[in-house]
Amino acid sequence: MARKTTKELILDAAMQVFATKEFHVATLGEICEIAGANCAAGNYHFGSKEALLNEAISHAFEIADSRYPLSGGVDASAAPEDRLRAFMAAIISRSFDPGPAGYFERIIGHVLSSSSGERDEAFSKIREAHEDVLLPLLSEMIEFRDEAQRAQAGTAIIALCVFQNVAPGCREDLFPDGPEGEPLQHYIEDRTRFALAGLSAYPPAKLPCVK
Amino acid sequence: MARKTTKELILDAAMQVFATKEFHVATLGEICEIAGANCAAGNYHFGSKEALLNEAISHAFEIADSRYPLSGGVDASAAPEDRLRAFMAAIISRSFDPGPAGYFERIIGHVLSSSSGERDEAFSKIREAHEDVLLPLLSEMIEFRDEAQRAQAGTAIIALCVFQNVAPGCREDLFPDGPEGEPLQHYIEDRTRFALAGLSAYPPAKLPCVK
DNA sequence: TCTAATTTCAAATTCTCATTTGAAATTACA
DNA sequence: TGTAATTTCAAATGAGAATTTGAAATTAGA
Repeated sequence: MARKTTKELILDAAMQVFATKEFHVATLGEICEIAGANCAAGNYHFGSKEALLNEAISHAFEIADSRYPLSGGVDASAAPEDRLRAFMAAIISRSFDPGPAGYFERIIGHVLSSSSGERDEAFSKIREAHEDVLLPLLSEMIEFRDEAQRAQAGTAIIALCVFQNVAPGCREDLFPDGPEGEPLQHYIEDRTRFALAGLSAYPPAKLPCVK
Repeated sequence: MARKTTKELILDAAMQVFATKEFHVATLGEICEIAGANCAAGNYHFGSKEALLNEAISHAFEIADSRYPLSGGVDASAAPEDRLRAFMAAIISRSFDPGPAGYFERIIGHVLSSSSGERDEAFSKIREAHEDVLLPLLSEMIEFRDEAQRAQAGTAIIALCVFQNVAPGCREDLFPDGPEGEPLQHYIEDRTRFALAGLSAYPPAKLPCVK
């Protein structure tokens, strides 16, 4: 593997910094310093800090999605419960991955929380996952009163998966001894069971295959 | 009621603005403009932007807590399920109150998400609610494997109550037609049922009164 | 009413960045 | 190797805000 270009080094550093800090707190200076580059290099290669963030989001998404696809390796014909479990496990696993595969969810956490409607492009990726994957899945499991109720159930699932990204202050509470290995597996297990049990509070869908 | 002082007007405006925008996006200029005061007035009365935020948090807390106490008016001797329901209903009701009683949760939402360890004072209030109210309540209901598992269950409950404050982008999804009246009541009902059902995934506590 | 303290105000002042600039260095490639 | 394009760099430049300043206005108390 050839030595990384300055542009790549800056993108890596940007993902790392934007995963840690809110947009206005992160500085190009810090990013370029980590990348070992001159502070003008960020703008030279990406045009602006804003554009750099967008690139960082896109790149981080590719890494996260290939390492932890939302299907979780579970077949589309599997039971909806199993697919939901895999979906949640993928998002949670991403969130606690200390390496580049963890950047996307954490960057999005910061972006989500300071969003004021713009940055639609960045959201399209999660909106897609939400509307194309999660909501239909929920419909398979539950007979919702209306669209609003389904959307609310959807945000409940998402909240259970990503709260620590969006409220980073609670990360330490979750894993006093660090989120490696077994504790994380326990956590994923508990969260998905919690979510599935929570969903059982809604009336189950009349399954077409029931005789 | 006497005409409000400039200091009070600025504090009101600060709560309002900090409830809407992240700290670094909010400006003293905007706050003072809303307050109808000179832009130097903020620093004159509060010392710094940072100090103003702290005052705003404290004041917003008083308003929210007196309007929607976390007991929800439910007696401490009531069943833990009922107390938990009231606790959640209080936090959710605060979060969607469009007036001053809604400022606290929304300000905290922004602060939580950009926290990097400091602002401990601001957190003491919620940490108190979390550690003194919620966690013991959970212990009454559930036999947890260990402290970590209880803490994780606690954050699940909190996540279900405050996610929209910490990820304001999802507010619109929750209530396509606005969060007034009946839709909000339905929502609170659904969320608390979801939470209680979710908790049922943990082993129930051996109640001392069971014979 | 007079005086001292408090409060307001507009105009600096400072600080922190993002962004630009232009020259120097490096690279690509013919 | 020579030339043009690309990339790096240090040093401006500029913008946006917080904070400070000092004079003017107001208020409170004797």
